[in-house]
Amino acid sequence: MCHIKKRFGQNLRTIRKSKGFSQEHLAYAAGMDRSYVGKVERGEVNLTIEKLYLLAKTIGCSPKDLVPED
Amino acid sequence: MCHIKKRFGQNLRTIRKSKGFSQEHLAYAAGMDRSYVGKVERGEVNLTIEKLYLLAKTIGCSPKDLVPED
DNA sequence: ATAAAATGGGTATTATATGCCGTGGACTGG
DNA sequence: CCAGTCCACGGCATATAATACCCATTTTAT
Repeated sequence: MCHIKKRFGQNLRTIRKSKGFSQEHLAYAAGMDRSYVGKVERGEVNLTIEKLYLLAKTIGCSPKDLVPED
Repeated sequence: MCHIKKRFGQNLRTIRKSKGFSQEHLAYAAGMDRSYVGKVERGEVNLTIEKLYLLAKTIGCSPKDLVPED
């Protein structure tokens, strides 16, 4: 329930760093707020699937890569 | 952008039917409203990842199975 | 043909996702 | 020491997701 957001955020952070993005660069490229990306990575927000897709597309990975199993 | 919700809904509907659930059964088992499940399947709502997980768990599939590629 | 089940689709209210502003801390290079 | 980058974190306003009703239509089964 709660760990879902956390694990999603961990996935995002790992992939974002592996692609050489800063939070702010990613946020800017995705047209979203820098503080919001931080909250997503910290697992503080329950984001919508459209944001999920936007982040995946911007970061250059599959949406499935961000979604934890189980 | 927009087709994302539609394709998600199509995936949900396909898997739900393959598992022998009606919208109403699924909604009841997941503790949500029947009409909401219908709207999700028709791609009318931009659901959050917690709803995504709840639906996947209830229907007995992986969250990744509901999320379209690309 | 008729009843029952399943779904579509509307509307109104409440909860919350998201954007926008700021502050401060850790770290780096000049 | 100072300027710049990156990030954690918080408050607040607003757009929108979540929820709970309702009724009409289609589909299925008898």
